[in-house]
Amino acid sequence: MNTTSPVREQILAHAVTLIMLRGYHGFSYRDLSELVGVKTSSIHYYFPSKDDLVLEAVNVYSSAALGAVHSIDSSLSAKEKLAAYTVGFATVLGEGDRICLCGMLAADMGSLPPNIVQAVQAFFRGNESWLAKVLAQGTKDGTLVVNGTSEQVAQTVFAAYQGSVLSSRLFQTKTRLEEVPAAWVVST
Amino acid sequence: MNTTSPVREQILAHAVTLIMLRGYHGFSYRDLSELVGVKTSSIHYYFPSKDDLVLEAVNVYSSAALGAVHSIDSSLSAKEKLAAYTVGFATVLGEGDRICLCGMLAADMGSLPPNIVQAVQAFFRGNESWLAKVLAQGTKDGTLVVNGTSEQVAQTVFAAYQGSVLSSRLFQTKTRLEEVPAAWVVST
DNA sequence: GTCTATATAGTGATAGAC
DNA sequence: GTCTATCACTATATAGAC
Repeated sequence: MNTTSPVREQILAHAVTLIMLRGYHGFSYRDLSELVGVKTSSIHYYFPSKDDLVLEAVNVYSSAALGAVHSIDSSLSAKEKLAAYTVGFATVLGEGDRICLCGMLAADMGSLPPNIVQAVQAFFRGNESWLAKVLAQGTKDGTLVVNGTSEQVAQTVFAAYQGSVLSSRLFQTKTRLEEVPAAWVVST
Repeated sequence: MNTTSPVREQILAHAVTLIMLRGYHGFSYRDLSELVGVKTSSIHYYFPSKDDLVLEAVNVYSSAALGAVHSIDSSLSAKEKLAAYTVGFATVLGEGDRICLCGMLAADMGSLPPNIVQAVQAFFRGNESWLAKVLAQGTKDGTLVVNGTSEQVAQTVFAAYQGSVLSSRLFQTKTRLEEVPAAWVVST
């Protein structure tokens, strides 16, 4: 059985949130210590180095987020899928003070070891390949305006989501994120 | 005469670069001290607090970047303006290890005082209002595909640029950034 | 597993001599 | 203006008792 320590899970959950709020350098073992209620040395017991912790946080976040994306009903129209994807992306904003953990770590890339960078890249690619399929579907049935290959445009669309979650937090409004799909959906 | 100290200018120039590389928490007065060749206490003479320094860095960067944008020949077509804008944005990538200073600080927002946040917001708005005019021009002459108001789509386009410069660095390729305008330019 | 205690290094910032 | 010297604090990390 894969019984995981509840303390370890608490540490990870708070680490995920703190990275989304303030990034790699913006939180410390002390912050986690106060949130979880154990000493910093206990956190080192579960995660010997900060990079170990952050890598695990990326894996937890990435599995959950990509899992949610892939659980979007495949029978939906391309337009409906994008709407569902947008709702999912809006969830990461939380109370309006968070951004995507992998977008944040992409910004912190200059301070990260290669294995974490690779995990962040995998998250980007996972989103882009799902979006590419949706764009191809929408191109086929004429409900989306896609200039270029679906793979290329999927990269731009995902970048628009990442940038929009950033500016939604910056301006304290969800509308910027919600307006993203409209840029590719054929007006009715 | 507004004669500025050359040491002060060196500090600022290196601060701008370091923020683009590693963000607000990712550089220190010691880093600047070694780069400029003065002691950290001398840096405090010019910039009493780190926030003073970062605010000035935003102003320097913002003036230069928005100045470059507004110096794009207004007689160009919308498509040509977007191409010139893309070239300008590609410049911030440097050797492929930098992202937009204001995009970086937007990610670091959770650690920044309100006056810096406002300066970053102003940079976003300045870019978006210029893009909105270009999109309106392209809508008028039919060379761009713009679904929605030019102001709304301009926010998505700017977000796509911010996200694409992030992923261009993440994957070490400029193509992601270069593909951004194609998503809105009418294929010929 | 969790703790106390500690090591080692880095941080922004200030006082005061020159 | 630039320096030396130093402060108070925080950071990640480790050793070893319980």
